[in-house]
Amino acid sequence: MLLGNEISQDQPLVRRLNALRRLSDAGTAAINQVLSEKTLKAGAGEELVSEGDRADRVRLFLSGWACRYKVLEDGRRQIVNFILPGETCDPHIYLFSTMDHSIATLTPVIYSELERASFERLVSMDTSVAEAFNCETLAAISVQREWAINLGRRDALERVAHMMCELFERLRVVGLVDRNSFAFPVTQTDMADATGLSTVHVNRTLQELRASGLITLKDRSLTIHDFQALCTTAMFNPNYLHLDRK
Amino acid sequence: MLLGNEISQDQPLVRRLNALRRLSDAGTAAINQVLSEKTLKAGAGEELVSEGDRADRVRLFLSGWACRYKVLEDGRRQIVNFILPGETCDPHIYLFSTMDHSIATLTPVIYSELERASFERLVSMDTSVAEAFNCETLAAISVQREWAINLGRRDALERVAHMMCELFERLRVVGLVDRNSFAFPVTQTDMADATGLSTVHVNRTLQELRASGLITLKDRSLTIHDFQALCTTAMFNPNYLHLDRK
DNA sequence: CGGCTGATTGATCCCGGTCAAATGAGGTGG
DNA sequence: CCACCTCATTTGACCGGGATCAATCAGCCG
Repeated sequence: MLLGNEISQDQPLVRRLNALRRLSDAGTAAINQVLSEKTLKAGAGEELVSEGDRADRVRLFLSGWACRYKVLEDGRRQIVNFILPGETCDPHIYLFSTMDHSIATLTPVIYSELERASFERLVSMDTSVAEAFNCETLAAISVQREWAINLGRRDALERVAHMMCELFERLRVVGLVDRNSFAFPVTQTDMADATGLSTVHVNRTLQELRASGLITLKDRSLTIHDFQALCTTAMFNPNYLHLDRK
Repeated sequence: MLLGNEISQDQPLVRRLNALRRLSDAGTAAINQVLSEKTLKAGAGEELVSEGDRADRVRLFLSGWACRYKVLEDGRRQIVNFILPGETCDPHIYLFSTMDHSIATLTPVIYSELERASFERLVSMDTSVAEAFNCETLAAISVQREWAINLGRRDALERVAHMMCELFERLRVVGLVDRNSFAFPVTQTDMADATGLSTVHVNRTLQELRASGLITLKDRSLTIHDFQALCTTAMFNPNYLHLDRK
């Protein structure tokens, strides 16, 4: 993790924004400058943002995993998305008054917080930066739509497989996939809350995926043995991630 | 529907943007000016945008209903959102290359299309307009997240009730609710595709809602007899719509 | 009148939930 | 080093919400 104030092309935030929309050199420098000023750390299992909190900061995630979720009055919980290194939480969120969901870490994380003035200063410095953050927001909607399809119209096996394919691609673009394996710090309870299933059924679905030789999941590390085959069973098409910058 | 070039505060787009973020008089005038230039019409059941189309225009919906949806290879369809009068489709979408989902009308619609240059000219004229459209985008993510909860963690009765509560609020803000009734041009097949249920089960769920006296749905018109009670059964909290401008 | 789309009903089935218990893997303190 | 606790995974038995299949019915239109 590079956090000095020299220019880095290899840091996940820059990698991701570059995949969404090409950053200029000046834009890259501006982002690295901002990140070099201050970063924050949090441990695993901490609630960084709670529903009802004031919505006043944009957060840039540099390492570790987090998730967004909501809980219903009776305790049912739905994870609505994961937050991976290089991803930005809610550009322009300060235009709203309060947060309508919560954010919690799954692992220790390093991130940066920008208040309205800092964020607006950053995006006003370079058009490509402003455009890249707008793309981040558009991509977030697009991912959220795909999750609706996953939850509404795919069965358990397809859902779990789809989630894995998506995480694979999102991690790959920031360089966190090693061949066909990546760190996967998600408990079966978390997977259940992300896919709208019960933990018991997630467990059985994982066994099915293992039995068919598609994946190995052990010691918080996920290996996808045949990505094409997994995409087929999931009916996964990566277009909606908009990470190709055609 | 007022579409002359005088300033109207009462047209749905202005009403909605004002609810998301207060528009200045200059901003209101700029929007009315743009709308006065050209509007388009389409009939019911037309596909306005198809997955794979070039993403080059921002669309402002002025009247009628449409929906966004995706279909899986084997024909399963999921409606990921409805589009109501006053709602804007994808500010800044031209930053992407292609559409990852389709948009079809449910009724005849009137809308306006802005290419990149026109849209950027509009938002550069007035800060409040730029901010309001950014709020529209943020609200779209927020709604999409709530749909994930609906699909993942609510049962059939709650899902259908929740959808009705949401549409009630979204229509109310643009003045399309008359007391406790509104036009509801959604077939049971559409409702099924929006809630991730089968048409048969939607039909039975509607009967349950009718039997409990919560709603009347007849001749494409929905009446909510006890909105509070419907909110309770749906566990509906309107915060996520961000239409209050506190 | 026939054809079409949408709403309704009945019968049956199954995917995935629920409940309950067992197993395993750290982590900690005596 | 072991007893104990907690948290995650796994397994088995049973149940039920909602899907599927297949008619029927109702309104509308050419």
